[in-house]
Amino acid sequence: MAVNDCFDPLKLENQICFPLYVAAKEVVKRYRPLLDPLGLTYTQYIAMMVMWEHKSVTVGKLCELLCLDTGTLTPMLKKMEAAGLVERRRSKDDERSVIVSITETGEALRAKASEIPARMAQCVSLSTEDAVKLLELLNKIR
Amino acid sequence: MAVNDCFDPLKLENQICFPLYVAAKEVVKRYRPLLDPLGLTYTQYIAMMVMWEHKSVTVGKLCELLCLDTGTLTPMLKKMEAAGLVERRRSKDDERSVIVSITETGEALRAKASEIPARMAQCVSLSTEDAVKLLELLNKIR
DNA sequence: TAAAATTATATTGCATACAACATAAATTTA
DNA sequence: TAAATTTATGTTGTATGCAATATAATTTTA
Repeated sequence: MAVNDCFDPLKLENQICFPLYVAAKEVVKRYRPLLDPLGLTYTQYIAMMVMWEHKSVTVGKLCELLCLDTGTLTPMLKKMEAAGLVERRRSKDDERSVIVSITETGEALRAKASEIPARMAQCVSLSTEDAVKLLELLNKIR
Repeated sequence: MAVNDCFDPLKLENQICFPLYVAAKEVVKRYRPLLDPLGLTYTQYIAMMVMWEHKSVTVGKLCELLCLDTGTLTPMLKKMEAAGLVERRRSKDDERSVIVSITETGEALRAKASEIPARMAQCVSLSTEDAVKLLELLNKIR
């Protein structure tokens, strides 16, 4: 190996974060054909997951659970409200809070989404063991 | 465990892609304080890595190496050209191609960036072994 | 309790991201 | 070689994503 070929930490191929960045985008992209028929984007999909589970949450809680900013969520929740999936109203207890609640339409969408996890699992094809290991490593990063 | 608590594939906590999506965003966010002083975003930083290594590449090659679309790269490259980091010119051989070349200013930025990989490594703190395993798993996904 | 600090959302501005489409140049084909 | 196809890049439209800032309501503090 020539001297100049020594490990260069500024080479793209020597990065650890870049493959993570690419893989995340790739996975979101692979959701698209599955989510398009439901009229959902990936971000809206994970928001719906929270709504299906909790039925009703504040914007702040949603931000926390989805690791997203209000600058991202507020406009998106307005779109989802316009689409009839959720409702937004100020809390009576605390007028600062906005409570997001799932609608009948939103609940109904769950049935259509039920196939998605299995189809994605097939698409990503990690063994259970690998998936567990990956989660462990991703947690170490955070 | 109650019957209703059975594994629900539509629960956010049972997702494998969501932690990946969150970790990728988290890592990019952690680059920010290191890249701000250089006037680079993360995406511009990985583009500069390619430029530091190759000096001169077509837009198409850059798209391929960075796994990005022309819709993302073209406007960004224009900004980087405006910042004096690169130059863009049509190829003489093939007028369809645009060649992106690094400038002196772009080369000079490399010195300022040299500390970043080590500082990020400290920030992310994965052992070499874990990093190798993570790369392997991310490659399995793709 | 009135002022200061905190909290919860919303807004603004900037930077991606990518699908879909457009366009010009080069290549292939009939 | 003229037409059809392919290739390389650019443009448009939509959807994030987040920092910084703004605002209104609540809580804390002097």
